[in-house]
Amino acid sequence: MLIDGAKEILAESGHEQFSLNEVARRAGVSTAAPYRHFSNRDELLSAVAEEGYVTLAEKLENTSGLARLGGVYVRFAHDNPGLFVTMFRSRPAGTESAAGRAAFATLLRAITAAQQSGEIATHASPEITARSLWVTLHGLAVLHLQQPHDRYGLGGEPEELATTTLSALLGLKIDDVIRGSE
Amino acid sequence: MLIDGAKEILAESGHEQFSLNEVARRAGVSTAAPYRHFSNRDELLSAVAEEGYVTLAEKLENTSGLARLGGVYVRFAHDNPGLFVTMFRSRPAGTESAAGRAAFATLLRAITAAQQSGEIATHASPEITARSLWVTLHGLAVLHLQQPHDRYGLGGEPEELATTTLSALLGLKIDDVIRGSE
DNA sequence: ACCTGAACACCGTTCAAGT
DNA sequence: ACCTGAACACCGTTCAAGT
Repeated sequence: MLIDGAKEILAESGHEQFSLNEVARRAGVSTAAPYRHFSNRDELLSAVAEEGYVTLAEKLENTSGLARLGGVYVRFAHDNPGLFVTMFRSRPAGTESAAGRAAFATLLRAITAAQQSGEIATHASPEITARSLWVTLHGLAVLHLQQPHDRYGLGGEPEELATTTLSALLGLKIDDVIRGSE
Repeated sequence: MLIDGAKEILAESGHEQFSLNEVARRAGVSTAAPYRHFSNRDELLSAVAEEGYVTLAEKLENTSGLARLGGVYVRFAHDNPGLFVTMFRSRPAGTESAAGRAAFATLLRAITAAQQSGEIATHASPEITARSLWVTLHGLAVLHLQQPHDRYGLGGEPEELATTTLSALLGLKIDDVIRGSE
């Protein structure tokens, strides 16, 4: 499967080093062969991204509690940096990701649940709250990936980073956040 | 100047399309010439990134109020997407950005000031608070750049996105955030 | 000190031709 | 329907040679 080969390369070499020719080489076919399955390099990467969104959405679906949700998001990026970057690379205009929408919908559901259970209390709508928390987790994930040497304290464990950051922003007591994640 | 040419290309074509050969072409020299000034493509991009950090730090330095600070950060990304991506691309291990540290220090100072003036009230340390807010603004900037068609409401004006997001997270009344940004 | 010209291995992509 | 082989324009990088 070309997509699996592409994922391997992303895991080993990262998004910047990804090469369609190497995918072909690994599959044991000529460099022209992938073009029978994908119209170009970008389409293959988009297919890879879709699978990434599905995996991430599954992980989020099985998680409750805001801090744990955040931990899952940042850990996914930590464990699959090449895939994560590929998922969130700038898309060609007009390209929609169905699985990406599904993943966000999962996050929205989880955050709405956290609001209803009283875990978090904000004046903003669930949509805006979810978007704001997503943005925060995403920034945390991205900067964590780029600061391998613990610059700015961003090199810690994904779960701890998520807890600390959410706690600082939402003004919750540390205990509340920890209790919400158990 | 090679760095200026590189910035032009980043502004016109973006980080993904950046080519060292084109920098040389634009400067009217052979493709080997840049190697007399930079040891490779990556070093030139790092030099470009440093200038970007200096520019961003200057803009932050001249801004007070948390919401306006956020607006400046997201607008910088909006107005200079290629440069912004270049600044925050994964660095070769062991590479430190002095100007990047300075930019963060500026953010830290501004946020400490906002805490002292009572604009924001959190239990966390200034460092953690600054890091958490940076992470949020960064995620907002990154996702804003990647969602040109207003998906998830991320396509709005940078200043409005910053205000809405900070307001939702910090649980401030909208009025407070707006007053802080004037 | 700085630049050129030519070369190398590598890319993404196309296309005629083969099965 | 799927793949190959060869070609194209493009990359980043090196290096001997020129001024």
